[in-house]
Amino acid sequence: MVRPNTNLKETFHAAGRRLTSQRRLILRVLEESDGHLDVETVHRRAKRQNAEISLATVYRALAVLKEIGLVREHRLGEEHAHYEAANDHPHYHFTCLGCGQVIEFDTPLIDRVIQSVHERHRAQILDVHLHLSGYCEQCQRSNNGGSYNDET
Amino acid sequence: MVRPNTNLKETFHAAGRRLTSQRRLILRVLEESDGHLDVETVHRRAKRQNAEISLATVYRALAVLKEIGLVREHRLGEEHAHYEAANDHPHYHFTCLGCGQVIEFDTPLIDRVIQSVHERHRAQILDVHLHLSGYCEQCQRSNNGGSYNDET
DNA sequence: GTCCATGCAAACTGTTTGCACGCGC
DNA sequence: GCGCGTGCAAACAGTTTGCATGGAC
Repeated sequence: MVRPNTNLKETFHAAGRRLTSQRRLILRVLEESDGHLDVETVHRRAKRQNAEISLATVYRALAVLKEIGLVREHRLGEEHAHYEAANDHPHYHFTCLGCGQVIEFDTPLIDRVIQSVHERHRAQILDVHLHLSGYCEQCQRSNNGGSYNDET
Repeated sequence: MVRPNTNLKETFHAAGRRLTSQRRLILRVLEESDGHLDVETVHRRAKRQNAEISLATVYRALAVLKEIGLVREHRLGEEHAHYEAANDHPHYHFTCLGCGQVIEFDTPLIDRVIQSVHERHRAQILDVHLHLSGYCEQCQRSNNGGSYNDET
């Protein structure tokens, strides 16, 4: 579901939060990206528009956006957190240990997992994290170390 | 599969590692626990047997044990890493956001997820992390903050 | 005896927080 | 104008590392 900007302010207000330029900027950075940005990258890209924005603000904004439900947090690999805009349907991730690329996928099977855990343990499931890792097609042939490049 | 201690030394040797008292101790701590210990807890329990053992050694030992395949690492919740002995079959986790308890479960559906990702993207899947969170049966009724107690 | 593993403390990284100022509402 | 949000820097927590000593093999 795509959320028209018109409602953004209301979304914040409903959560007792204010819509600031920084928060809007950070959300835009995530929406314009291919997803899975780590905090440092979000900060770097946000500074292109607002050189003054601080890392602490990025952390705080991401926490608020996550709380409101506009942003999702993932722990890919073992490393630090990654974030993406929550515009679209839920999905899961595969990380290539060779080149670092992340492949998104979705599967209806997870709903059945949730259903079965719910039935067996009577637990209420609110969040799901499924993360696969291994080697992508290319890295299987040429088992190079791979490169994880990003702009500066 | 249970691994007889007789082979332990060979397992280490095959990986070019030495079997030290500290590493054996840390492995025993994990095997005797109910699983999902964080590093601090492993250290605390290991010190009961060997008051001298350092936190750095615990970190290094866990890394080696994980590399050798005797121990599995999990990132439950958003927090720090948890470890468990890899004696038994793979399984997955549900964490209650109320009381912090962890429920283990297994499901054949994950194999099908792996299979489907493998077929669709030709990726070689080496590791799977599935983590659910929400509220357990008790915490759904009494939505208390819950308590997360552990020995000292 | 060789060399990896350990203990200690210091360094590092990602994240959080206290405080004074600024801006959304 | 009130009060939350921001920027800055300092504080923190978890984890890693350099170095001299000790123990596995």
